[in-house]
Amino acid sequence: MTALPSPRPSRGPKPTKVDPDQILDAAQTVFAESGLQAASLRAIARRAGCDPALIYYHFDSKEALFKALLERRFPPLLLELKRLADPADLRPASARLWDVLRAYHGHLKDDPGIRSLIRGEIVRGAEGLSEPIEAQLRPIVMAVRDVLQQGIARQELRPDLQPLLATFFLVRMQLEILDLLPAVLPRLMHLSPEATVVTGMRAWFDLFWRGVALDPSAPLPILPDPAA
Amino acid sequence: MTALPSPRPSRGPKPTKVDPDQILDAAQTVFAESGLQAASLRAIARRAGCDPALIYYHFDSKEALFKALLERRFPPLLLELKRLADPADLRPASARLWDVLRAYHGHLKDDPGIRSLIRGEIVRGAEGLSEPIEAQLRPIVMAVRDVLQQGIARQELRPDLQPLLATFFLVRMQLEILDLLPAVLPRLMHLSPEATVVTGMRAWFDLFWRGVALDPSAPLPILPDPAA
DNA sequence: GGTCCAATTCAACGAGTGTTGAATTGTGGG
DNA sequence: CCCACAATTCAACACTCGTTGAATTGGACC
Repeated sequence: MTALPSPRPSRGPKPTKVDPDQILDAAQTVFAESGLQAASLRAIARRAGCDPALIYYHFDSKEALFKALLERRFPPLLLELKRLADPADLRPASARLWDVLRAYHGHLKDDPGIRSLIRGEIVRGAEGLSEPIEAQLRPIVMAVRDVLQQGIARQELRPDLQPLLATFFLVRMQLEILDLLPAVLPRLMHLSPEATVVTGMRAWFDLFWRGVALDPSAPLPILPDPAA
Repeated sequence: MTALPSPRPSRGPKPTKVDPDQILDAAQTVFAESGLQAASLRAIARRAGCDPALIYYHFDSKEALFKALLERRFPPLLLELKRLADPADLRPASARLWDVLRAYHGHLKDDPGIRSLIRGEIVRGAEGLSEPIEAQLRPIVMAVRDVLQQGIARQELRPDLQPLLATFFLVRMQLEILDLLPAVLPRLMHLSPEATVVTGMRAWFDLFWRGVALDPSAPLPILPDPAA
């Protein structure tokens, strides 16, 4: 590539070459690397191969771009969780909860950007950008809570369990297993980063199940590979 | 004096009025509000009542300021945890683990800045600032792990427990109980933000204990108020 | 009173930020 | 062929950031 340091004299060559979806892909990657606050529109544009101003042609602002990112990712997860929370599902609670964890894992495992956003931004309580995240997250939490409540009603889970708190514990830890565990644990244990997530998920579900089950020795599902 | 809109003619009035500790205090507050990346030295200087350049007189850079902050906060916590991990302590494992949680709580509850730093920065694996955090955090993790290992050896905890993973779960969740729970739960449950942390800690320890104990029905300690 | 020194401030640099308005391009229809 | 229009770029604005070098202050010591 004998690309001279030419100051790009060409001015508008490409006809409809970069569509909004490509911008969203680029934004996802950059948000993942830098976090929401530190991610710059210029970096996103660079990754998408376009000018920063083009982002403003397709999206109103940085916040709108972020919101569009959320709205692309969460509805499919919510749909699957609502399916898993169907009261007609009469399988053992342990199997249903394991499916919940697997669904969560399946939808977020390839998207460190969204995870980084949830983790980093949901906490800054009073700031602006956390609100859309909470709106997307709330129905997800409620679906998981439904599974737990049904488990209590069917006398499979401890009657003194607080479903919302248990939901919080279950879901929140899965996020950390996906992100923190592979970054921290290989340095402490003799474990490949790839095996970390699977090992962590199984250990966590085992602990969680014994913590919530009415009969802790109740049969656990075989815990198929989360990726399957 | 016909004081025109003069651009601050006074030049160096205060003699030794702001010492490094005051700057650290201010930095702690600002880091807490904005996170590490977004916190600006100008905001820290404003809070400390001095010029931004003064920070560079006492500290080499923003990173050095942050590192000094860590070195002021973590050693006391580590000292207490090492005391709790003394093998001569023969109390029940449940009581010892609850004390671990309370120590963690006591040292971090008034310092959202440090928590924000741990949460936000430890993840960005290869970046610069996470390294000093990890160095400070590692011995803390090891102390908690020792308590768990002793519990296994005394046949109070499940022999198949992986102490490092359990340590990760126990400690990591406590951080989330301090930060996320008060921000999220009051909107979902009828619970005052103040009661959220205490309720969450007890629910979490109850779940965790049943998850790790060899005999889940083993007597739990009375779980005195975490603040006491 | 003069001198030295630590503490502090001022003013600026260069780089990066989100955002905007005007200009430029390619394409399809009349 | 030309015109309308959507897509894209350019260039700039006003701002904030971390950092630095030179200037200024106040007190201690002689």
